[in-house]
Amino acid sequence: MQSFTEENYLKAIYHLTEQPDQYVQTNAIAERLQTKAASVTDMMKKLADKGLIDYVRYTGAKLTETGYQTAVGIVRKHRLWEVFLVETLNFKWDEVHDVAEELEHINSVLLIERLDEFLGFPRTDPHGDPIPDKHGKFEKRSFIKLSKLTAGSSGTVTGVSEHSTPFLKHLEKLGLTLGARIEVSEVSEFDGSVELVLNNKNINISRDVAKHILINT
Amino acid sequence: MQSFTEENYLKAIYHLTEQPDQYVQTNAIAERLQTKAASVTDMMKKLADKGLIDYVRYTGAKLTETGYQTAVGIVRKHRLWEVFLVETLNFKWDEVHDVAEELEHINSVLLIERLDEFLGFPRTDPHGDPIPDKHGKFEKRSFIKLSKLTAGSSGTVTGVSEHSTPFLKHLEKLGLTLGARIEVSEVSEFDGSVELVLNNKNINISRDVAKHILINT
DNA sequence: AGAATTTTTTAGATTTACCTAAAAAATTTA
DNA sequence: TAAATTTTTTAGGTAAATCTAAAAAATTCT
Repeated sequence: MQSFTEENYLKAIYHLTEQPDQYVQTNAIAERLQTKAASVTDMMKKLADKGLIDYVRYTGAKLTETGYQTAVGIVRKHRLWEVFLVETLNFKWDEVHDVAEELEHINSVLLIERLDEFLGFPRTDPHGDPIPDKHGKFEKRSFIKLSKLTAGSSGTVTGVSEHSTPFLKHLEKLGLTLGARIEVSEVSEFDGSVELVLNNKNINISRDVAKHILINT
Repeated sequence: MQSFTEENYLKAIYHLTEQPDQYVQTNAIAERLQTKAASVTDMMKKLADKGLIDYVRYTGAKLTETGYQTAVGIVRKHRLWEVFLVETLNFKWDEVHDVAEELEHINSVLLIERLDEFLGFPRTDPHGDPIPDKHGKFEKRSFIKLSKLTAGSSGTVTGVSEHSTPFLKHLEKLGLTLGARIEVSEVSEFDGSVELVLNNKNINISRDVAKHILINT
């Protein structure tokens, strides 16, 4: 059993891992957790001692199999709670993140299995992220960032890579919610902003917004 | 905003308070929280500084209005979560306590209001305890401990004052669940054990068990 | 390759919530 | 009421998670 803090570090490493054998850097973890590099170093030693990460000085940290399973377990809990909040308690998709950050640390296997069952074993959360099953298994979605699409290409919004309230409220206002069909009409050479067609209307979004919208083509 | 630990101290004082103006003793708090008196003294100073309790050295602690509201808020959350676990996720009444102890510290007004609404504004939890409304108001139930009943008196089981799994499983096995009609046939002069009639059957329970069963006559 | 920069670690403090042991106050007993 | 007992507090210390400042290693630049 780990403390909330340890769990948050494991989750941070999990989310920062982009390649299978990558060592995540101390600074990257520090930035994600809004803490200082020195604090991260301390925790890396602790997690390494517990066998949850491989840690190499001046290189970074990588989850061990145990650490990975722990991290995925937390992600599973987070996403199931998000589904619960939206589906059962009528939260909006921009209201769930902070509460789920707390709920994900509740420790009860029975609770999560029953919740999963109650929700009908959902495969994705309100932001389109896949939910690991009880064995930690789940398929990676295939998607492309909207910012990578070129003029003329089209697709469906299947996810977002930023879960903050302001960002999601912005998308909501534009009508860019999960399942929306879009077609890119133009990408600005100047600032990378994207013009697209949604429900027969033209809308314009900044590159920063486009980067966090995940598209299924 | 308080830490989990501070919240647990406030809740302990709340539960240990039997009379309106009573100062709860340091040792009593220590025993309830499975900690040492010295640790309690430290925390009493801290809570007093925060204006959550009145603390008098060598006398004890009493919740201030703010402290009381905080404590009742936690009790409300605890009991609503217990209802959720039993009603929605099909937990048994002996399985909910520990999980609810964790869930009660989740901080979200919206969450609790929506949960309350989803559950249909329940008035009591699975152990018969009343659930405070969002303003912290609730009626005290009137009940008498089964151990205080005399031979010949009868009533209905309306609550329990002990929430541990072994105790509740024991009651379950005997059929002494909420709503059960009982009649006391004999109280032992020797050890205070109670013989009673439940569903036309005679059962015998120890005084220790009887003390934790709450009866409505 | 050597200098400059960035990243990371170490050293030493701080805060929170604990602890033990001893002292002090309150209560009970004789 | 004085002695014995119980309760509570104080003093001093520990572990977890954090911090700042300075040192060390790695990387980038010229």
